[in-house]
Amino acid sequence: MSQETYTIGQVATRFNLSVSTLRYYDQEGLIPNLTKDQAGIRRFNNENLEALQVVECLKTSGMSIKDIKQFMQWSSEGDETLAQRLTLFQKLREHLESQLDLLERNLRVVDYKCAYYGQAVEDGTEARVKQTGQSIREIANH
Amino acid sequence: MSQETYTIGQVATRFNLSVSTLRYYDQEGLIPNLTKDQAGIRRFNNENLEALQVVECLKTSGMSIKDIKQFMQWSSEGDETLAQRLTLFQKLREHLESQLDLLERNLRVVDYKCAYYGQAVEDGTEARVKQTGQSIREIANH
DNA sequence: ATAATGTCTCAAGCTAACTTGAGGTCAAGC
DNA sequence: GCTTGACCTCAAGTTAGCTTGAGACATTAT
Repeated sequence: MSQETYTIGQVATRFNLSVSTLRYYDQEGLIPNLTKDQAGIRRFNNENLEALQVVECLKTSGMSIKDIKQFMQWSSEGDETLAQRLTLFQKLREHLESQLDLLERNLRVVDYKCAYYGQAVEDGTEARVKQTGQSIREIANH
Repeated sequence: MSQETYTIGQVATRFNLSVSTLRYYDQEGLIPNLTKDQAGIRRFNNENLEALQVVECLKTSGMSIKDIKQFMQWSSEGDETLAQRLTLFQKLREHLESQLDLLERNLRVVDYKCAYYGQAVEDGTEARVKQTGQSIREIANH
C-alpha cells in the first residue's frame, strides 16, 4: 500500500480530466476524504484515485453527478446503506444492458449506412443504391 | 407507398418524444421537407418519419443536434455531399465501437459490484467482502 | 353556443456539467 | 529579489438540449 500522494495537476493528466473539473468534483462531494495540506493544496492518495475510478465508471455509464454523489455519501455511511448501494448497481446493470442493446442496433444501422454511402460514392450518385435501399427499421431489427 | 400524414401529437406518441421536442427539431432543421397545411399545422409524412428514425439513431449514438442538422443538410444537397456523409458514418461507426467497448468494461465492473454488494448485504456488513476485494482496474481489464 | 382539446409562434426559462476570470498564496529557478 | 508556474477560492459565464408560458386559432364533443 503506497503512501504516495499526487497533486491535482498530476491526477488531471492521469485521468484525462481538467484541473477545474477535478475541483468541481471535489466540491460536489465525489471524492470522499480528499484532504489538503497545510498550504491548502489538495493531496490525492490511493483511496481518492480509486474513488475517481468509480466516478469515471459511473459517469461514463450515464449516471448524473448528483446520483454519483449520493452513492459516495452512502459509501461513507457504512453498512446501513448496503442495500441501497446494491440496488443502485443492479439498476445500473439493467441500464447498461439496454444501452448496449441500443448501441448494437445503432451500429447495424450505421454499418448499413457505410455500405450504402460507400456504394454511392463509388457510383458517383445515390440514385442506384437508393432503389434497393432497405428501411432503417428492417436493419435495426436484424 | 402510403400517402397518409400524421399530426405532431401522433408522432410524439409514436416516437416517445414530447410535442415541443418535435417542434424544436423541426426548427433546428432535423426534419427536412416537413410541411404545414393551410391552417399552419405540421403534417408528418412517411419521409419525415424516416428522417426522424435517422435522427433517433444518430442522437442515441451520441451525435449533437448541430451535427445531425449538418447531415440532414448534406442529404438535401444531393450527390455533391456523398463523400462527407460517408465519412460521417465511418467516424460514427468508430465512435460506436469504442462506446460499446467502454460500456462492456463498465458492465464488468458493475457486475462485480453487484456480486460484492450482494455478498455484503448477505453478510450484513461490508467488512468480510472488503478483504478479498479486487481493484476496479483488474476487473475492467478482464 | 360553449367548452375542451390540439395545434401554432415566439420569447424566455431551466438544468447539468463544466469553464472562465479575478485576485491571491507559495516554492523553485535564474 | 523577482519572476514563473502550479496551486487556491469564489462568483459568474457558457453550452446543449430542451421546456414553459402567453396569447391566438380551429376543430370536436356536449
